[in-house]
Amino acid sequence: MSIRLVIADDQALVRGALAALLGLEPDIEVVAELGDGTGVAAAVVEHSADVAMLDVEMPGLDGISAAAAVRRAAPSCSVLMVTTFGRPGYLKRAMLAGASGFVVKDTPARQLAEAVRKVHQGLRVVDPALAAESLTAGDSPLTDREAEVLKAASDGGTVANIAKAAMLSEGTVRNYLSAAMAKTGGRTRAEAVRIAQDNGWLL
Amino acid sequence: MSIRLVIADDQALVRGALAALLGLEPDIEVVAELGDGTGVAAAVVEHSADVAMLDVEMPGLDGISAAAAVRRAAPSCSVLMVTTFGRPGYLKRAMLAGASGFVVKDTPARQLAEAVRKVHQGLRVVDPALAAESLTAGDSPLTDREAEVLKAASDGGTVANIAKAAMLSEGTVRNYLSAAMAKTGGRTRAEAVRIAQDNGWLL
DNA sequence: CACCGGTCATGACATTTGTCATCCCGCATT
DNA sequence: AATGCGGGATGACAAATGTCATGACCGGTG
Repeated sequence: MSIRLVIADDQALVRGALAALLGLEPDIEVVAELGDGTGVAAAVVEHSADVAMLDVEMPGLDGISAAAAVRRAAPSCSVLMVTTFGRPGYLKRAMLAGASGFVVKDTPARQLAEAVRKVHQGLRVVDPALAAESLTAGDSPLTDREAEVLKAASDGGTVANIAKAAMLSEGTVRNYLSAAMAKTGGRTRAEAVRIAQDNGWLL
Repeated sequence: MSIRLVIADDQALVRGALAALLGLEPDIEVVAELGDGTGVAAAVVEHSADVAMLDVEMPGLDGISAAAAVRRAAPSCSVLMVTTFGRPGYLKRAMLAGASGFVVKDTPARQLAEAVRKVHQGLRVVDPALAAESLTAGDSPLTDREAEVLKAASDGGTVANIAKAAMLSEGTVRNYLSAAMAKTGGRTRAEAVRIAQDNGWLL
């Protein structure tokens, strides 16, 4: 019996190519393709899928949240995360959300079908390079509010704007940004944002 | 006789899927796959390719420069740009560099092969939505140095660092950043960076 | 030639950031 | 009850940033 697969990726080209490629495998059947994360859990249930392949970066519901939703709605369905950027923080968060596998889009295409089969068998699949990086990188040092403020700062607004958006006093915002800069090692707010993003500490 | 195609994209997964997908077409033959832009022109010449499909964002040589290199080395080879982000500025720059087509990765997979055929016939293929956006967005208002300094600022360094990197005085850097902020409409340097990037004015 | 725009630079200035010390509160651990 | 930690806030101060006027040089263009 073939593996029933749901694919979610916001880039139609990638999604289509992936579906075509994996659909060629005799033991894999692509039962649904989604362009965002919102409908994934429902689609998994509707088609009684065995494996869900999710991109981390998606409009609507992000891949991590979507993974959690899938696990809640259909515990028998394994989740394989596929991502463009090898952000160490994503790996850990995806695992905590119940994902069984995590591969970057740099993976040779042939290994993909194999990864799908492995997670379906209940095995865990993790990109080795990324796993190593994840260990050295460690957890996010940021508290929830620090991450929140830093994320609010990520599109370049002023302290006043961030304060308004986060319902905080300007001084408090500066304190959080200062703390975030100290913890990330960045010298400016913008640098801190970049570092945190590269490590997958925001979202 | 089949169309000889060279594919360059930094994501192995995408590249492989694209190659597999297009290779299935009876009239298309994928003769080379590259992971960066540096070897594209050489590969085109070596395999006497008819069409080169290039990603804009690539390590090493970016897609725009690679397109120009291909046109120089092999004027008979058409270039089709494929990009993740629909940055209006990219479109214009790609066209100026000699590209015949420009599609985003949101394009339905089936239209891709058709796009390859069209550029091979000498036709131009442009994503309609992007073309419209490109018209309203207009050209980059930034001068070369302004863009250069803004780009140097894009990873969050201080004025002092940017000045050192660009071999300019700190005051000059501040002037350029100020001008860039005025032209982009951003209130802070970080916002100006974001706006310029979204419009494809950097690179 | 005179003019303009882009490049590079100074200096002065107002504003915004970043840093720090110091509070208060609530909550969990001990 | 005491301690520690995170959230939230204030105020003061130093450093960085953004703004503006001004001037010089150069290359193209009317």
